[in-house]
Amino acid sequence: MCDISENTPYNFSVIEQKWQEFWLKNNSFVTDLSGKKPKYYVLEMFMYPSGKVHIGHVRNYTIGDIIARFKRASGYAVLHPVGWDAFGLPAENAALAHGEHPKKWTYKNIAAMKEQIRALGFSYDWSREFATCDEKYYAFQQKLFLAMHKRGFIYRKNSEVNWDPVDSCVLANEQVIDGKGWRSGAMVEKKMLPQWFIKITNFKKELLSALDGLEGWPEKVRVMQSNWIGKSEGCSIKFSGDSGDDILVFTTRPETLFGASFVAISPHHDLAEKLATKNPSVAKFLEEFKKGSISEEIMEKQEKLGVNTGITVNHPFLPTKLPVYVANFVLKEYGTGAIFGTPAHDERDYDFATKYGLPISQVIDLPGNGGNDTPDGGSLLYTGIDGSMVNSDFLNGMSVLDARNAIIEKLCNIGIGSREEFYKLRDWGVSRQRYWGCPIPMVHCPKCGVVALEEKNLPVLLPEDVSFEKTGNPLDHHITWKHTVCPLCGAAATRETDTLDTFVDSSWYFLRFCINDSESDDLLSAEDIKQWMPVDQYIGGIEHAILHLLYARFFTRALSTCEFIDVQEPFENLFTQGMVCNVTYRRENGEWLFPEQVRRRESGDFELLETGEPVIVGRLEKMSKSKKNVVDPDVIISNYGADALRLFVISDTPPEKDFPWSDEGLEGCWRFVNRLWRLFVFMQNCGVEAQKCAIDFNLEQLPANVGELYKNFHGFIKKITDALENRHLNKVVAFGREMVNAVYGCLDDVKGYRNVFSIIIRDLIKLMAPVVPHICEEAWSMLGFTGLVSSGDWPVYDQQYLIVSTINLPIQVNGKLRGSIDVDVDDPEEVVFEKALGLQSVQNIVAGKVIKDKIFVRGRIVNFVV
RNA sequence: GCGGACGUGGUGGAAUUGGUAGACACGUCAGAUUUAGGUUCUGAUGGUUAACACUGUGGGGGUUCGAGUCCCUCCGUCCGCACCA
Repeated sequence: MCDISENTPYNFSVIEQKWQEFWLKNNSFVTDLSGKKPKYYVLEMFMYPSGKVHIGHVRNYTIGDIIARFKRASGYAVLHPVGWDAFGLPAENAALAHGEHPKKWTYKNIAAMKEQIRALGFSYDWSREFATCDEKYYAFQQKLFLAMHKRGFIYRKNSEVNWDPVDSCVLANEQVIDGKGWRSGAMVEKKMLPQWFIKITNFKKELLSALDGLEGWPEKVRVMQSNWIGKSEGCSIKFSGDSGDDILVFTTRPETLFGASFVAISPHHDLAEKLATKNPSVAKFLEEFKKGSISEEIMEKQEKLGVNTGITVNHPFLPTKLPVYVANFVLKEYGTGAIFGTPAHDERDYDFATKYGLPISQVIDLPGNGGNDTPDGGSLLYTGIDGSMVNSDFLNGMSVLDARNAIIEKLCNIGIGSREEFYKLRDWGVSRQRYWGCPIPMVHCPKCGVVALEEKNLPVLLPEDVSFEKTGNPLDHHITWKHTVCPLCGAAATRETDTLDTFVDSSWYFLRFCINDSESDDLLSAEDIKQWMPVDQYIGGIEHAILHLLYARFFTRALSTCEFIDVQEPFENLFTQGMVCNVTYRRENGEWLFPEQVRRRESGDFELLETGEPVIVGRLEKMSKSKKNVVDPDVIISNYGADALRLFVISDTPPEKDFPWSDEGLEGCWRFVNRLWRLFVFMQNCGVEAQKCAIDFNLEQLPANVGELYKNFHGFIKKITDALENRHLNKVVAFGREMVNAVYGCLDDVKGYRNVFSIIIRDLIKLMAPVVPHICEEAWSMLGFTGLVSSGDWPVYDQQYLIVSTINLPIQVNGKLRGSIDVDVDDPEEVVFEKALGLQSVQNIVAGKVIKDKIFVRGRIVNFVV
């Protein structure tokens, strides 16, 4: 009966479903609120309910679930919630395409995706599930908006939108394709509209400096956020104008001031507009600039162009007058919208000066250049900061950095300069001219202007009886919804019809998950939030490195300022997983092909099944419908089971790296699940069971291989535990396989030592359970263990078994491996040397030569130098 | 252009952080089982070689008894930012 190879098919579909239902029915993963255990909050970025779970989700949530299960077993009270980022444009697109109401579409998708997610056996606390389009959630968001408004975080200003002149509606960026409206195909225009903004810039300093403290974040993400916030330190300088028009410029290189040969202002600069009224060539330039600037792609590659305004400004320290240009490369949005140009030490200024024949005068001499020769053989451009100042009056001879300080001090003293910090970060525009979003709780009163609602006027619910027949925002042409009264004067007023950017919804959802009482209306109970925040492990894609993660950091700070919560940083540790990729196939005309349309030829290239024409095999690309390289999780689950899929998406490739899908790899994981099953059945047949788990054996008296296995097992516990702690999930799988292979190697001894193997199998099940929970739960119950392995504790290793007494020591001669010897780790140096010299392979080289040096590193190596 | 990461078998990747390179898989090959295919079990598998041996972590150089790991340099790939003064 005890034959491992006997046919014991694993009926994964029945067993997986059985445990999924059991866990759900018994609330097996409801959050532990006893307060007796330390907390651990593990969160995966929540899902947009597009209707279909894709493999990328599976990988993301599998990583999270493994961590959640591991931490739960390791004695933590784990909060592992699930929810839906449910507002957004695709729901409205569906309404346009199929006439289905966005709400209906959204909740239908959530229901469908929930089924898919449940089929993967994730250990969620489903009692905390919500969607951001739930009335309770967005109503509370309106409350937060009003509180932030009271604190001065919210304001309104004119801002550009994409305007479709045919459909006469605002388009989201993703609805603009090649500069044209996605439906009408009309050229999209930029149009100014008054819109709502959140002052994220209030926290620019904190958001930047706190990045240093986020040690649990990938360096890459921190760098990206830091660049996005984009701090630069410098100095603003006022150039006095002859015509009374002073120009304030910003520079990070004030020390190059003596090399200035022109001043340039942005075409959007106020002065440019003013000069255009008097100067036809400026007017013409501005007009052309506006024409050309519509498309951003053109902007990017644009050559530097400018126009001389005819006016001049005075150099602060020299009797020189500098010409003032309007130049297309000067940004209005950055600094003061004006610069001084130092062609010898700035690439852009150099290009510009060369084009318009402006003087190029050197003020920094390269170290060792010893005079005023041009650096790097003729080119006058040097943008480095090594070297010393020349041609610069009182700065001459100073280092660049000394000169910088000296000139800033001087400029400050004479009252025309000041130290400044500028940031690239802009305020966050949150208005969307859309229906399916959180209504902005503001009204427009003809008498009082724009008025914020009071808390008692909340919630402002979305009307359900809307029509998508007209273009534009349905809230705008709803018959009654818009009309209300002004909370200040009581007069008839209209509601704001813009809704909030969905990034607002996702900026505080992790706080909502902390609320213990799902019936509560207080979605930010300070006590609950204190109990769970910050998120201990956040997991999601690198694509959210900037926007979502920065907004969430900002929101947490803003809500602290508004005294809702007392946390500064929401995510203690961040893990960014790689994308799931797959090969792509294309015809020679570029058309994408499904893998099943393609056949491999004998020669190794590929051809189209239908016609036999050659097929181009593309490189691995992120799975996407358009490239026809997607796989459907549902199909995989029904063919191979959830455990095999979970195992596969974390196998082989480190989770932070892109994952190459392969059908063979998946099959390998499926085979491993079956191999596990055969092992469990074999053990059961051999009488291995829970009741025999007693350490009633003497390790010394066991057969060598069984004793060795038992000791090695403690090594596996350590290796797997460490790999889980470090998120090296690919290694967790590799070590798990090694461990199973090791047990397979001792099957002949199982019957004789059921007690030893009962302990080994018990811990093996525990160790594998986070990755393949269904089969482990089944084995746990099958072998008579009580309770659930999912709620059991993590095995601990015994340090004494990790200490090895004898090892196989490598022997080198001149750093080259020549053999190895078995020694006792405690053997004295001389004994080891003697034994090592006894090796024939060592003698072959050493014989007749003088040994100059003998290296011995205990437990590591022996090296003879001859 | 600037910034960051990386480069190991046919493939994905290991390597206790300076100490036996290639763990664990995928693939391939062979043997056993099977009517056969599949599954399963066992073994082999960096390259050259009949073998001894030699060689091998993108190229070149260096430090060291010893380098995939540290330093310099060149090349290549990927990612981010991009007229940010």
